[in-house]
Parts: sequence; C-alpha cells; structure tokens
Amino acid sequence: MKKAHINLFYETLAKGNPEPKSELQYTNVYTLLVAVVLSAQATDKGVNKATEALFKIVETPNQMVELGEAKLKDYIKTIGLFNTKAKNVIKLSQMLVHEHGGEVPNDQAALEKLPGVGRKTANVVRNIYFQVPTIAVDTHIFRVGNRTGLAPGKNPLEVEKKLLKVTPKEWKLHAHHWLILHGRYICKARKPECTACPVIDYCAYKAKTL
DNA sequence: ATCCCGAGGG
DNA sequence: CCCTCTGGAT
Repeated sequence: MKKAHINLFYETLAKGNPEPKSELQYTNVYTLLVAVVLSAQATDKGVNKATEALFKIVETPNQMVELGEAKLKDYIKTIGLFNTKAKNVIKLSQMLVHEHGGEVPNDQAALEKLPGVGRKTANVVRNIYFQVPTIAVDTHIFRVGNRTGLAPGKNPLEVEKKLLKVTPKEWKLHAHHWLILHGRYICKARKPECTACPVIDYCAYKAKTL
C-alpha cells in the first residue's frame, strides 16, 4: 500500500472510532491476562459470557489458585479448548504468585514464559494495560494485513514486523484495535462487507470483488 | 504439521 | 453440514 494511502487508511479508521478499546471484559491487569488467554480461537462474546461470573469471585492469582482447576473448568467449559486453558490458567497463576509477587510483569519475555501465553497474548496485555505500542497479530489482523495489502506476510510475525514498519508513530498505540475491529465487523473472513467499507479506496482486495 | 474444542453463523 | 473465532505447545 502506498504511503499516502496508509495514512488515509488509519485516519479513516481512527475517525470512526477515536478511543478504541478491547471488547473483552476485565477488572484489572490480571483478569485482562486471563481473558486474553481464554480468547484464543474463541469469540470475545463467548469469553465475556463465561468470565462475567468468574471474575465476580476471582480477581487475583491467589484466588484463582484457591478456586482450583476443576471449578475453573465449570466456569469456562462453554469456551473452546477449555481443558488446556484451565490447566494453563492455574499454572500461570501459580507462577505469578511464586515468581512475580502476585503481579503481572510488563515484560515480553517474562510473559511468554507463562503457560498459554505466547507472543500475541503478551503483546495484547502490554498494549492494552501498559500502553506499549505493540501490534499483536491475531487471526483478524493477519487477514486484514494480507487482504488489504497494508502489511502482507506469510505468518503473523512477518505481518507484525511489517505493520510496525509501515504504521506512522501517531497511529501505533491504537493500530491493534482499529485493525481488529475492522476485521471483525467489516473485513470479515467469510463474507467481507466491501460495500460498507470506509477504506475501500486504499484496499488491494476491492479489485477482485468489484 | 497437528492437536486442543464449544458456540454461533451461514 | 462447514467455517470461524483476538493461539499456543508439541
């Protein structure tokens, strides 16, 4: 995508949503981390539905450890991959208690050592809570980056590097949310709504659909 | 490359 | 029925 168009692309998305925020529900940085871990290959709606009850009784790593894996599963069994996620959340909470004083570290490497936390999840937490201009590449952003021509790449890491390179400084902090919301509601996987798309003038995909 | 894995949409 | 959803670990 041309430089001038990249600016217009972000400017347009920003105008449509000046203060973008996560649609995941959370009460603090710990519950944010748990919510993001649970959101892997699941919709935020489904995660919110499960965590609404869970976060009323669990807001700290200690409380999660006390709850235990079996009861945690009862809360999240409506979410895909719940078995693995329950194990990871308990282990991750134990590690936070024993190795980080019960706090969530603002450190990419330390976060990625936690079970169930990879590059994407760590990037999301650092962006949302610690205001670091990371761009976490999930399924939506991977698709939008490739389809629009904004940041093509064979894998998420390639797309992330390209996004960090082409995204102007002023848009970096919120780029993650603008791109994800665009992918979720307009540039959808199955049936992209190009006729309702505000940035179609800058998109490489329109040539194939119109 | 493969497994994990429920809900919702088309 | 098939596809997709803010992936990560092996």
